[in-house]
Amino acid sequence: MVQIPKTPGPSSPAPRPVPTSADVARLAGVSRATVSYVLNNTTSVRISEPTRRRVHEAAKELGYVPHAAARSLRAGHSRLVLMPAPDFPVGPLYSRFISELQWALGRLDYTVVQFGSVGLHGDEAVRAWAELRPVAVLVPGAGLGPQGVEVLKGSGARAVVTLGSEPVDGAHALLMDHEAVGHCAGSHLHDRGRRRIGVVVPREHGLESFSLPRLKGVRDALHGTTATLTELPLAYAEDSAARLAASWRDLDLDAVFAYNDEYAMLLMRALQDEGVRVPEEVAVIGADDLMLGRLLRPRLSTVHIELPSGRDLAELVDRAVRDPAAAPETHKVLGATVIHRDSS
Amino acid sequence: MVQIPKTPGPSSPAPRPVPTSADVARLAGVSRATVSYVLNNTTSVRISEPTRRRVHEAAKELGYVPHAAARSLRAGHSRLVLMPAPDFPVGPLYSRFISELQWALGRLDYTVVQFGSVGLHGDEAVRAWAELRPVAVLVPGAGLGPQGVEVLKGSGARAVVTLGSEPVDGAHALLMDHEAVGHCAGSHLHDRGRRRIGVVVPREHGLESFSLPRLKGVRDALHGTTATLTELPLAYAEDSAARLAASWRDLDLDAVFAYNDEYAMLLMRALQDEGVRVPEEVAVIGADDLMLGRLLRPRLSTVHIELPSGRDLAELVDRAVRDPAAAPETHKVLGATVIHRDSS
DNA sequence: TTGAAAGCGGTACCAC
DNA sequence: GTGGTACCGCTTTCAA
Repeated sequence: MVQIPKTPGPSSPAPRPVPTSADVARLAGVSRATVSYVLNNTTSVRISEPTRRRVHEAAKELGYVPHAAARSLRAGHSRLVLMPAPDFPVGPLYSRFISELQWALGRLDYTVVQFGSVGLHGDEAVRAWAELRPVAVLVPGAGLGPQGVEVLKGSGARAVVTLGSEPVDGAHALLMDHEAVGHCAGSHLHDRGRRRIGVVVPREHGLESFSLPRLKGVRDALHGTTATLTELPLAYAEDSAARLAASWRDLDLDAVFAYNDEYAMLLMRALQDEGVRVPEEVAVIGADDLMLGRLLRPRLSTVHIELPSGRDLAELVDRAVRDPAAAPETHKVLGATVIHRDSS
Repeated sequence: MVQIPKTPGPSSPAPRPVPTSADVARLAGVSRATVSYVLNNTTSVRISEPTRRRVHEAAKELGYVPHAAARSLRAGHSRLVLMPAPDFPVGPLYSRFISELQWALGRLDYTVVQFGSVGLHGDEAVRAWAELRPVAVLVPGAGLGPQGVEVLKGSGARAVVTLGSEPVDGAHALLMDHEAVGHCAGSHLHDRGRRRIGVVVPREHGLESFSLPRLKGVRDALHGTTATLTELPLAYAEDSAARLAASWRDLDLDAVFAYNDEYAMLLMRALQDEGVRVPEEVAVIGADDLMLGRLLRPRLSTVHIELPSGRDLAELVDRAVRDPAAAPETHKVLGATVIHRDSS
């Protein structure tokens, strides 16, 4: 910790200027071109060993770090892969996926950056991304229309990949088929003889792009049957769950799909506290197959979700970048399978 | 981008070149300077209304988006705040914190970016960050030494803030006092008459910078008492917990601090399955005060953690950026308080 | 009110 | 083997 005699008013020790390749060149007694050759190990040009050393020493002495912006400006492209940072609490599933993806893209020599577009909406956000001239953009959820894709491509993005419920014109799509999740759950409950089915819809903002398709999936699964579907808005808080549980008998439901395992845990606890027996009186099923479901009693039935591997997605991105003209691929990912445990 | 007649391979629609301000100028029939003035609403210069319109129309027609790199290159600085993307599964606490921070920094007109440095280590990672010439860098956990701070500052970063257990020379520090968390838990257990205390240490990688200080905190709390401390390595998986529970009677412990609520839930379930009664035979306390702890039976005692508000941290960053010469601030954040429920 | 031109930091072509 | 230099896209004096 440097002990700076803090004078009033900010600013005294003129922040030393950041060293440039010109500084390195000067110190090494060579030209900027030579510096560039040496530091980039350019193979198409031979530089004598003594010169190399001098350059390296000068660079180290000055603490020289190249300027990425200048470099990519000159190069006319970057290897930047951009994804908006999620602004809602992401589950362990998603964070693992992101990590894996970053790792895989890193291996392919891309630089992955999560851009915090909190507060920006739609077009604004898209423009902000485009300003960074990413070579590829990965967009989870909705929030990107065909015109957004156009803006990105128009600004040099060679690949736009959406991870969402439905494809967007012009973009590659990883279809996370959340409807299938709901469909699985709905069918499962119906198969087990349940006919008055509730579906939890989180009140939390940002989850709509998951919860609505899941809801629709249940609706579809029940379509043409005698079963009824009741939407159950629920905030992720004990009091909200308690209120819902208190009115449970009136609702007259014999099963509930709880959006995911966390909401299921919340609701199940409230129901049990209310004396409602699971699964006898009401079957409960969650989704995401989180650890906590296995730890509950009764063990929580759930819909297991198979996310695409980060490696696969990284390869899709790479393929798309190498051949931007290729037709957008649309992959159905996210295999949904019911894991039947004790709560349903 | 020049249209290279690329032989076979897919690729036909030569990717149209990205429009520049020069293109806009040409189309609008004005100079690049004028384009810049208009699009940036430069106040120090008057541009006639008709000209403004022509420029705006041309920009829209071409789908012009300015080039952030070129802009900040010219400007000599950016408003980029960089933080490494966590490469371990983050809890809800941390994700909320990040979101809030991004929002707050966004309000102050910074651009927040999480940089995926997965795979890069120490100096490499620091250099990669420095290449982006961020105006500020926020580094959680360890993994940044004084020399790293020097590299960042030497490359123009006006503020380096660490969020960790201990301060780093030259950087502002938000001291997340995880030792205090352990200390709280340890004291609490001791106060309640427990003397043979186990401490869960997650086997998962990336958690050391939290788990080790927490462990040390317990050790300190117990120092000078007659109580014993036993480290309990535990992976976040049922079988690992089952093994630990199976050997429980041999361990002869009457209390355990389970690192956090999730590990506590895992362990508590395994213990209960093994017939070990909580809290009669063994008191259990977690940390982080997650929702799930309130939903368990017995309700889980926990250490509540008060993270700094995103707004406060954003203001610290802003202050530091405006006055880089000021002495690094060191803040103890993260108030730890025991929430006594039924498991201890 | 507008335009010409310098220059931010690197890279890569061409000449010596 | 090395150096000179044009240029990437944008902002900002300075002149006109």
